[in-house]
Amino acid sequence: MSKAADTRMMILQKSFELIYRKGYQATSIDEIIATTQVTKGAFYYHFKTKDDMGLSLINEVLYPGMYNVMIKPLEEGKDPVKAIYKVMENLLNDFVFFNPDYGCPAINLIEEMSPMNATFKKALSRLVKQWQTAIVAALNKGQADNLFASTFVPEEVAMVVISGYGGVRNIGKALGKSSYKTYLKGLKTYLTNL
Amino acid sequence: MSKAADTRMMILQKSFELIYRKGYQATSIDEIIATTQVTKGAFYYHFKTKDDMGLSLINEVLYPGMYNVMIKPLEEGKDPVKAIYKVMENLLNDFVFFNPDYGCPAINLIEEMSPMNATFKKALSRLVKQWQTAIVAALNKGQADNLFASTFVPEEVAMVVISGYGGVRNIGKALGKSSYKTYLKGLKTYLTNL
DNA sequence: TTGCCAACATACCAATTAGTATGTTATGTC
DNA sequence: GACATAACATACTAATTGGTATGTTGGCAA
Repeated sequence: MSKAADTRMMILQKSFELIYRKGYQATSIDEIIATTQVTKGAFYYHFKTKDDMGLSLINEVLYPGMYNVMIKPLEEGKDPVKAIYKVMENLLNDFVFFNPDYGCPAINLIEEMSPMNATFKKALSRLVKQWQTAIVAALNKGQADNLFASTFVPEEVAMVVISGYGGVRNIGKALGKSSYKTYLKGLKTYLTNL
Repeated sequence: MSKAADTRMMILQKSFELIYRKGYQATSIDEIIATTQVTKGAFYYHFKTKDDMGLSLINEVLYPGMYNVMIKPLEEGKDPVKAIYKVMENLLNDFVFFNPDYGCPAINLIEEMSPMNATFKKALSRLVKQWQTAIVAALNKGQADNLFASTFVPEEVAMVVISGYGGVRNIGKALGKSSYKTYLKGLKTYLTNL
């Protein structure tokens, strides 16, 4: 990677950390250039505007990261119930950027930016749709193997699962990590009873 | 109500609308006084700071409103499954301040303000806990009547329900109202299978 | 070695922010 | 009807915001 590309990626990553903890609008360019030790001229050489940086961040940092953790394991896993639960457990336990106090980077951005900026909304809804599709596909596979009861509708189950994740990430901000544990138990019962 | 109290409440209500659509930090005092037609002097006569207004808003507007819709019906209802579903249906369909684009006022504030301000966090977590307690109580009542299976743990079910609500409110911002419908169907199946 | 341009650096700017200082006016009490 | 105070109104400020205009420098091709 060239030095310029390094600088650009470094700005994106540090911005990601800041925005994760403070929110997009509350994170100023001045703060970004202060923590990156990059001057304003350099910042605006790499990015046309703040929003240009934000979009790049979604597509080049957030999206690939989410894909590896949320989608890839579902495509590879055999038992969909186990795969879905495992993904959720990983999301709620293992990651540096998944502090209960600060929630989920993707959920945060959806919350804050979807109503404010149509371009952000589009980029973020693409992410949600991909996860949705991956979960539905996994469930369909399980249904073909006659793993589930007849009342079962994959799209509805997927929506309950996805919503549960987004919600517990939100509740966790108010009530702390114990919410995660309780939710995971409830999810397990839900999934195994399908 | 005295005229001064009227002014105060009017400021709180209009601020609530603005903050609901734009977020707390993105809503400026200047914008509030512009839409309320109240001068800056009047605003700062009624509220010490912006945060003072925000807290008052949570306790005097948000909290009573939520209580009536989210908690009261649960205390009064007979069948907990029906009561919980009905509350959720109301939350996702009926209200002016519940536009899919803008999400849920309470969830929005938890998302934005919990990590930023401990006082906000406390006021908001009180709200979540109350809902949680009301749902658990309703479920316990149903369990006493032998309505549910033995694997059933009220706290875990409550967490799945609450998280589902918060999450679908988030997803709805990205994917629109159709998410609500799908979620409600999934929730109904979940609840009736308990 | 020279010329050129990518990759930065510095110094600024107008607009907006929360908040304050210092007014004026309405209203209830005696 | 005087007077005190509650309830506002006006004009300001320092700090911060995203963005720009105008520099400088390092490395590579000719």
